[in-house]
Amino acid sequence: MISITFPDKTVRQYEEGVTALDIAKSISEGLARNVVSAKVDGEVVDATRPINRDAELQLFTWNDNEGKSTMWHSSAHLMAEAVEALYPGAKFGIGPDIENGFYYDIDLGDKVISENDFKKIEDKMLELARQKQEFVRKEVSKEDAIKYFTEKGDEYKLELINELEDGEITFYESGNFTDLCRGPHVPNTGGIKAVKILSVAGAYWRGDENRKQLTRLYGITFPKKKELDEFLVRLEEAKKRDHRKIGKELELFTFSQRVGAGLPLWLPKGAQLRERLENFLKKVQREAGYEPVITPHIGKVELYKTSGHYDKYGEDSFRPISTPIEGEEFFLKPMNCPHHCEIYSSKPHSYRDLPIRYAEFGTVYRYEQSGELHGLTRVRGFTQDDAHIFCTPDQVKDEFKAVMAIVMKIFSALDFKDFTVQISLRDPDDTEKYIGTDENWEKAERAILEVAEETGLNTIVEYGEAAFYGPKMDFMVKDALGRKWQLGTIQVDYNLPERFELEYVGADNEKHRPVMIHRAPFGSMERFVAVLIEHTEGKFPLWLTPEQAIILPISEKYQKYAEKVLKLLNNSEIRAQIDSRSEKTGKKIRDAELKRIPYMLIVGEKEEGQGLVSVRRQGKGDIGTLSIQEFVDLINDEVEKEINK
RNA sequence: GCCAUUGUAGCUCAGGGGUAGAGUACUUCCUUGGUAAGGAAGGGGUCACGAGUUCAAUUCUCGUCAAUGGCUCCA
Repeated sequence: MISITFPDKTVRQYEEGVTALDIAKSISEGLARNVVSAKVDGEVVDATRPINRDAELQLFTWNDNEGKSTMWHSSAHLMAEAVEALYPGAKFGIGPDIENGFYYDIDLGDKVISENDFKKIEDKMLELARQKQEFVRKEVSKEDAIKYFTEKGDEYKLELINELEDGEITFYESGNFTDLCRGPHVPNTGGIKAVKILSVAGAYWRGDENRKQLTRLYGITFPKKKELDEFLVRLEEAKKRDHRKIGKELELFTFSQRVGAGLPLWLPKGAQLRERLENFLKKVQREAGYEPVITPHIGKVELYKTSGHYDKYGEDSFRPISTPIEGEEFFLKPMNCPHHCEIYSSKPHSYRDLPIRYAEFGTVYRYEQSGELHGLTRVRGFTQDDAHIFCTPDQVKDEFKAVMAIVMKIFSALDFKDFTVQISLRDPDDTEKYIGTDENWEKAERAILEVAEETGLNTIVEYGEAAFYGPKMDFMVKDALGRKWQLGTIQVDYNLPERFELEYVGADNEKHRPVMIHRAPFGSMERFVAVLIEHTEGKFPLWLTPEQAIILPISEKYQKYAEKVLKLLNNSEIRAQIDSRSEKTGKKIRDAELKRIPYMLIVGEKEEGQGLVSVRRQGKGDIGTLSIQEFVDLINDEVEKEINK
């Protein structure tokens, strides 16, 4: 007999060789039906694997993340089996489970799978699933494994096998499909009741763009049809928050084929929104001791040779701009730092001057690959809310802390709660590849970690992710569809001060190198606005939104009064307009709701007589009748609260 | 850049070898109304762009530009 310890610490005795599935059965038939895999002493394994010693056991069902993972991984095998049946001769790469479903990379030879083929693959999968094919695990010698896939002619699996040690190779068989796989898998395919192939894409074998591109099929499965339907509804809901869709609806920005891909055109309302964001940050920065500077959009090639950016940008970027002078070339600036370095070196500095903080909303141009462009989140021309702080090594910590305070103030004013903070440090085993002294690196890394600790933020520390020129901290958020984007960034830089030979005179009357901190709380205006749109569904905070209120006269008879109200609101710097169309109130309200205008002011006979407005809040409905001054106060209070949160 | 898909009215989309349609938006008229769509009439399209096949191309083929989902990349 062996002792099995459950998560609640109860212990039960079982025969040696018992499986997790048997154990589930001993608890209840229902549980046994739902068990997909189990964790035995910390390792997730098949529910059908015999347990031969005392162990801690946790059973997983579809409701556990591990259970979903098992189910989707098994579904990937099922999809491969279906594809193999429909496309004989297909070769298979890897097929893991992912956050929402699974994929399989397949070499179809000269065949092509397109969206029209999804249905028949789904049908085949369901047909195979209904056969309740059991997943059978087999330990295989390396020799036999190589033999099997050599006969099958699958060079991808052979490549994977060659990297494995003899004795650790396992195959899983389900129906007619045998795959190299570590497992675990569900007991059989019977639990897969609903199947959806989500998309098809090209994916380079092993992520290497010099190797063959395979066909990657994405899919997802569920134990109930209802859950699939709910998933698809959620997906549709998420698509409604897409900033590209809302940006068009609310007339914030557009693109033009003639202007070029990845070059956004900001429409009046979008420009207004962006300008308001900029002004907010400018005010915060002014208070924090930043000095605005302005630099040109181009710079001589020599500038970028000095900064070292030339090597990285030379080939794969916008071509240099030539002039009538032989050999003279300019680059569109891909970043602002070199220009700011030149501002710093325009005069000598004493340690008493530091820190110096130069801020600029600097527009930069980078030739991103055409396939990578994406709405406002990945563009070729964008504006960074850039600033460069020049300070002594001892000031790095305080400066870093002050920058973080700015980022937090912005996130708070915009109600951004869902973000992750990543601290990127040196690879401790390979300090050679970094520039700057060990002493300064240690000082800066310690400063960042301490600041993160003091601010109580949840952070992820990644070793080896630092830039070669210094450690950094990035603020990441997810968009509506769960894709991750980097917004704010704070980077310590020992490289550029070196390359530009920046100096200050210390208290010792000797020359010293300053440390440079690059920072952009928004990251870029484009990406930030995109993420803001998706987080708010276009319902921007009152202080930010282009139109705060719309006046809706009940009929044309009250147009005069509406204009009077508008004037009073404008005098109080409230952004409002009048809907003068000869439409019914219901229609005007509907249109204003869809345009996400926060306040609707209905005016008719009743209001005109007493100098009132009837107020409706977007998404909430009627909130009663107020005097104009009361409404102004309401708006001002709300704005005040939002900004000083 | 690569793989797949797509491009028809301002927007959302239908159609299809014989030069185009709906809803909505817009204009005008009727209606003058009380918290999510009142009614009628009208204007609006080089069917992304270029070439080829054809008696005839918006429709088929190829190329270009652009978009969408991924891969690679992201200083």
